[in-house]
Amino acid sequence: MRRTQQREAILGFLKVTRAHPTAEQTHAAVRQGMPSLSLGTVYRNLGRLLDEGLVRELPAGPQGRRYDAVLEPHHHFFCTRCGKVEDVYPGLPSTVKEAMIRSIDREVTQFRLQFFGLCESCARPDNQDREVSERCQR
Amino acid sequence: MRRTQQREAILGFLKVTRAHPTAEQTHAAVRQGMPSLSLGTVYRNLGRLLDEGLVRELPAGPQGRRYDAVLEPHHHFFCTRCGKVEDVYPGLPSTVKEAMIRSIDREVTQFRLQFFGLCESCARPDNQDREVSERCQR
DNA sequence: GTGAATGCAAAACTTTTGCATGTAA
DNA sequence: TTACATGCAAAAGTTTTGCATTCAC
Repeated sequence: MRRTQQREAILGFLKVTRAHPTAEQTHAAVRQGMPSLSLGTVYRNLGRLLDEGLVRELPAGPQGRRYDAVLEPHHHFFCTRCGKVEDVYPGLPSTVKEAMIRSIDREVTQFRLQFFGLCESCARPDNQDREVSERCQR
Repeated sequence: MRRTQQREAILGFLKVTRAHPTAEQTHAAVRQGMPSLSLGTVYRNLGRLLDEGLVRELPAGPQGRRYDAVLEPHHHFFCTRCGKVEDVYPGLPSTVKEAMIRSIDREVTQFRLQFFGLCESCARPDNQDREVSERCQR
């Protein structure tokens, strides 16, 4: 895979952010330091990096699919109200994990835990009636 | 929520199928017995049934978001080659599950396990070079 | 030099929405 | 009777693609 400035910038951004950005958000962020970057290039690179296993794709929420390239093993918490995705580190003994994978009797290359609920901001009583856009970073 | 023929038919279909259909596939299937059913109505009902917790949404694969309404607790295996989704029943002691949920320190309303790999059909050596569409039910 | 990658813009898909009409309660 | 749901079609939003040009190797 050829090392282009665009690819390095996109991957670099996804490696450090913890925001699980969409393609659009990635484009907006990386473009700050590279104004000519096109959205098409972001999509093509996300596809390429996904193939190479350098990037992970998360379920499409209200704003579309989300991505991250954080290598450290972690799982995800999805806010069902605002769509935000947070990293979580649930305790799961590796023996249990391995037994679980063995029990489904398939060739598993990846394993994920997903938790759903309200994020801290959406759960706060004084925020119940405010629009998501007014109070929540997504 | 009003009980319409369309809503009953859509929910009924999602309760019995194990194919985790997309909105489009659901439309095609339910339409067989109700030719006037529109795709817009399928989307509106999926949204409504999702709000009521009667239907679950799965991550968008290559063909878009997928749905199921199977009540029995189960988790999912995603084929990374053809996009098929299969139900799996991994062994996970409830004490471990509860400890895991407690460990992330958030209000969790739902918890899912997702496994990724190649499905039986995509993993078969003689299928390696054939197009996905030629050999795989999605 | 050459093939892979990019920018741009159009096209293809997926999902949502407005509005007139139909229908369950 | 009336508010909710539907069908249709247009609009909005997301993702992919064709093509000429640029750039990494």
